[in-house]
Parts: sequence; structure tokens; C-alpha cells
Amino acid sequence: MPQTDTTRAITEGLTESQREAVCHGEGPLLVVAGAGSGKTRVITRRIAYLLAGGVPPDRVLALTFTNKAADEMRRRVEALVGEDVRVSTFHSWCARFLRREIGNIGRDPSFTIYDRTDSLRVIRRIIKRRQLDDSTFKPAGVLEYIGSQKDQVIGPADAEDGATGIEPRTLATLYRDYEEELARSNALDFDDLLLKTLDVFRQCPGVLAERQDLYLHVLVDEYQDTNLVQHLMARGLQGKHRNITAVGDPDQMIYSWRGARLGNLLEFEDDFPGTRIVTLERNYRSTGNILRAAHGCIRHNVLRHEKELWTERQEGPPIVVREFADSYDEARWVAARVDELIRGGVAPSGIAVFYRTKYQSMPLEDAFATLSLPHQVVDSVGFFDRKEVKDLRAYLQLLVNPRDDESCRRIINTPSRGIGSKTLQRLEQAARAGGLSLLEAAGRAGEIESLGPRARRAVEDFHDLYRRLGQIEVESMRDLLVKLIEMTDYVEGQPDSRQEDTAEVVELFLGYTQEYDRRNPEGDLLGFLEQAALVSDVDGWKADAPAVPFMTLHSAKGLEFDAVFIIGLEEEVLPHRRALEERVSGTEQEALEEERRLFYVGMTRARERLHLSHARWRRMQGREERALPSRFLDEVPADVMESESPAPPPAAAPAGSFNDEVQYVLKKKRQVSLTILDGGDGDRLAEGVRVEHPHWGEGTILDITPGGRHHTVRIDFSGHGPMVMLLPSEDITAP
DNA sequence: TAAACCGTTGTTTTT
DNA sequence: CAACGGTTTA
Repeated sequence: MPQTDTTRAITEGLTESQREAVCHGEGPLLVVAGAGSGKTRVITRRIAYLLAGGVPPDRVLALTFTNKAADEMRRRVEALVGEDVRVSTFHSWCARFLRREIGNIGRDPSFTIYDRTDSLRVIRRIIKRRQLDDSTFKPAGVLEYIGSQKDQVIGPADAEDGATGIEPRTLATLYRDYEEELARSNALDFDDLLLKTLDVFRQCPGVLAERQDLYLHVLVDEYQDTNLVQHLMARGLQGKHRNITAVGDPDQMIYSWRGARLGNLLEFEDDFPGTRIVTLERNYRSTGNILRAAHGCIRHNVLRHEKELWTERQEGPPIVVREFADSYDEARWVAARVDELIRGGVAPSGIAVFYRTKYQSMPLEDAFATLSLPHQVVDSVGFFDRKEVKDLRAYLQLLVNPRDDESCRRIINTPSRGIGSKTLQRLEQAARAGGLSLLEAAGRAGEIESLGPRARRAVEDFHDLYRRLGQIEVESMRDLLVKLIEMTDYVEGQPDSRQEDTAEVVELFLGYTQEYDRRNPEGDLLGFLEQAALVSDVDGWKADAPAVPFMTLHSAKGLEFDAVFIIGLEEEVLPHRRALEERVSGTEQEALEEERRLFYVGMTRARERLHLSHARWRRMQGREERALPSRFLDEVPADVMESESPAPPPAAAPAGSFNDEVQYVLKKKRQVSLTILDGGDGDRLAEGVRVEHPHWGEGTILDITPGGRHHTVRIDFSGHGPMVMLLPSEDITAP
């Protein structure tokens, strides 16, 4: 290749092994890249290198797991060579592929993508229809079974053949029912996106050959987390030119519960003969202490090839380990410490807090709000799980795919329009008998004998509404949604008590829609729904916002921060109880080791400072439970820790419910219970008003700093000094 | 039919 | 402690 300026820039500053990977020519390449060893750098530069060498951008395909990672990679390649390359998540690549090609396997391209919640609803219905006991066959358990079959590319027929015993056979039957139900509704679940793609590859060699011709190079990030289907897909796609680049780190495999197979990475050579393997063991990210802490821990995994990262960086500050009475104390400490760091000049976006499970974010939100510290919970899925968002999406989905019974069922009586469970039942019966979709059946309400005049009328009205919705003509997604909300009476039709909440979420969803319009001027309803279906948690994170992100350890993979806090280092939390319970099936070791990898991933995100903490008492299911420090803490070498004697463990649960009263709100439900003693107009807060707080006692409002939805209120509680609280603006008379 | 009530239930991680 | 499902009541 000619040494142009571009190619020089591409290889500049690379180490010997990084350069070897970036400049690898033809044939399969495996890059085993330890945490912080420049993995993303290698993959983006390699793409840039290929483009600079004359490979057309549309003939390179890079696959990632999250949209965030895809965007980031695309952005970095663009910055290097100014070319827009195709980077996609596995799922969105498949979705787009199937929109074009699913007809080849006898399915319709207007399919709906079902998320976990949709799948669970289907399963619940099937269990009920088969009159099975839903405590023996728990919907979540059934879904897990179906998912694991799909991960192994086992269809319902094979599952039934392979099943012996009454329970396994029943599960296999439910699996078949589920598949039939999805097919009837023309819906695909997440796994199906991958599986149907594979089906097309298998059944239509011509279609596959087209893609194989097209993609001169296929690159896959985070290969350690691929499951069998993804592995087969990658193998299929590179089938002609045999140029596949896989990048991964066995120590960061954290998705075995989703079917990830370490074997895909470890036995890569068997599947791709002639593979060149490049190993990156030098770490550029973390201090010596952080690396030693991480290694001290991960080396306890037995099912692992030893490798140790090294760095030329300084030791850095010691790892801070702290014990607290409960998770609220812990959260307050994190907040105070974050406050210090920010005051010391660390950008809020350079700090992150990680936890094992989502519900652990609550005390943090409270503590950060109290100190008015900017933070964002990285959890966009939470938003898409909101009832209102699901409802509106169901309306849109039904417009695209009228056979989507699940969506129809969801909105046929939302808002209430007089179609109750009895009517729905009769409608379902009629649909079933006539081989119709629910919506089609609704269109023939007049012919359904079992319906009374009133119900018939209601169903007819609904069908007419649907017909009119189909005639909406608008320019943008936002306008479509506005129109739809108006025509369906979605907000006003809700009971009064819900209207405020509804309006708020609807507003957020409209904002999201607008954002879609802005970013996709050519976008259509199908594209919108696809994107909305395939968002992941991290996708909602605004990395450039000046706020401290809170996220699960799973979401943290691939990111890095100056300072990292990992909270809840307790037995049964990290490692999680479920992992400790696996002993029955003999996979205890594997499950425990995956928890350890999760911790390892978390620790290796930190550049400078790492803080680990745990609490002696933890609230679970409303009960206070005693918690033991995580075994993983013992694995961190003592000489990298800051030695400070921990507070003596409390003998009993924290007195009263001190922490239940930590008030201020980010969610409506958790209202402040400040009682106004005197001053002001008696029921609104204002400066100078005397108030009483259930925990802090009496106080006087010092000042109020107006904000958006919440004002920042400083209150002087006698004996405790001034406290800062975020309170809903509508209760406050701002100065 | 809808709203209000009550008991049961479950709680990992995510595309 | 919540969310959900099922039941009762208006």
C-alpha cells in the first residue's frame, strides 16, 4: 500500500502488535485484546486501513452488540478517513436484512419485533389456554427455556423429539405454541431476528452468496459474547472472501445466560483455518494499582487461560474500599466523594457508578439529588417499558402489521372504550374460529352472534377508528403521533388520576419521535418502530452530558472513566444469589466465574481511581437483611488498597427508618412529606417558611433556586445545618 | 364494564 | 415494596 498521509496517520502511534492486527492482509484474524489494550482503536484503525487501501466502504461490514458501540465505531472511522462505513448491531443488521429477504422463507416483511414483555404476554396466554399451572410453568421460566433452545438453534420439532418426561415435553409444546402464535401475528422476537436470518442463509444459497460477494471484510467486536447463531452468521457472511476479523477478550465474557459461548473465541482457529492470532496484553488505560486489583481477582477463575496485563503507567492512588451500615450511607458517601472529585476538577462525565442490579440505583439517585449533583441513570429501556410508550407503539405497530394480535389486544380498550374482557374473549373466539386476526374479526363485529348490541357497537367504533388512523397523512413521525394521540383520545381518555402521568410520558415520547425525525429525514414508520424496538440501555446515555452516569456492570462493558465506583460488593449481590444457587446443575463454578468477570469488567473501566464499597444491611423485598462482604473483596491484593479501618458493623438494623425518609423526588410517587408549620400562604413552600421533616425535624427554608421540574431548596434544620433538597416546582412559590 | 380492593408474587444481567 | 392478577363492588 502506498504510504499516503492517511495511511501514515492510521498506523501512527501503534505498538508492534497493534500494527500487526491493523495491517493484517487477507484471511481470518483473531485479536485477543485484554481490557484497555486498545481494542476499539485497533478495530477502527483496521477499518480505516482497509478503506485507505481501496476497499469500498459499503463492502466492509462491522458488527457490534450495541448501537452505542456501533455509532462510536462509525464516528471514529469517519474521523480517520472521512468515509461512512457500515457498522451495525447484529440485531439491526438482521432486521434490515429480513425486511428485504424474509419473503424467501415465506414470511411477511412487515413483521413486528416483540420484546421480552411482549413475549411474556404471549406465553402467559398460552399457559392459560392450555390450562397449565402457572406456578409449575412460570412464564419467565418458559421464556428462558425457549430462549435457550433458540440460542442453540433448536426448533420446536427438535425440542419435542429430544424431550423425555412430562415436564420437558410440555415445555417443548409451549415452545411450539409460542412459535405458532408469533407466526400468526407475524411477529419476531429478538432471537428470531438472528435465527430467521440464518434460515434465509440456509434455504436460499443465492441470497447468501450475494452477501458473501458483497462483503470483502467482516469484523466482529466482542466476539467472546457471541452465541452459536451469531457465530454461524459471521461464518456464513465471510464464506467467500474469508476475511473475518474477530476481536474479543475471554475475561470479559459476561453473557453466557444469553447463550454466549467462549468456545467461539477459544476455538476460533478450528472454524477459521489459517487464522492469524494477535494478542494485546499491554494496558494503556489504568494505573498499576487498578490493574493489580483486577488481576488479583480474575486469576481466581480456574476455567481460564492465564494472561496478565501490564502497564508502564504509575501505580496511582490506592483502591479505596469502604464498608457502610446500609446502602443509603453507602450512597451518601459516593455522592460526597463524587462531589469532592468534581470540585477537584474531574468532569462529572469522567466519573461513573456501577452496580449489579438496576434497583440499586435508587439510593444513589436520592443521595445525588440531595447534594444537587448532576447524574443520569443509564436505563433507556425503562422508558420504552412505560405503559404509555408501549401503548402508542402498539397503535403504530398495528398500522404497519394488522395481524399483530398482541398489539391489538393491548390497545383495543386503551383508553377505555367499552370493550371489556368478555367482549375481547368473544372476539378472540370468533377470530380463532374464522382463522382471522383480531383486527379482522373486529371488522366483522356485525357477524359475531355472541356480541350484544352495545359491545358490537364499541367494537365497530374501534375498527372504524383504526381505519381512520390508517388514512392519516403527515410529513413526520412526530406529526403522525400527535394526530394519533388526538384521534384516539389517548390522554383525555385516561382516568383523571392518570392523566398527569400519561401526559408527561407522552411528552417524552413525542420528544423521542422528534429526535428520530431530525436524525432520519428519510425515515419512515417501519424504520422508526425498528429503531425503537432495538434500543439498548447504554444507547440512552449521553456521554457528553455533564452528568455522572449510573449503570449496571453489564452496561459498563466497553466504556472507561477516570473514576469508578462499584457499589454493593456483597455476597448474594455480587456474586449474585442466582449465580450461587446454580450448584444443582453443576455449573456453580461457571456461574460464579461469570460474576467474577463482571467485577473484573467493572474494575478495568477505571483509569485513575477505583472505589469499592459494601453495606452490612441491605433492603430486599422490603426487608432489612444482613449482608456479608463479597468474597471478591478478599481477592483484591491488600497492598493496593487504602488501609483505613472500617466502621464497626452495626449490631442491629439501622434505627427507625431513617433512610426511608430521604425525600425529594425524581419520581412522582415518592413525594416529599414536609409539613408546613407556619409562614407563606399555608400550603406552598417559599423562602422563610417553617417546615417539619419526619427525620430532620423542624427547619426554615433558607433559599430557593428555581429549576425546571424541580427547584433546589435549601433548608436549615436546627441542629443538622442546611440541607439541599430537590422538590417539585408545583409545590413551591419561587422567589 | 370499570374502578377499587386485595392478596400473591417475585426480584439479574439485555439485544 | 412494587407490580400484577384476580376478585368484588358500583
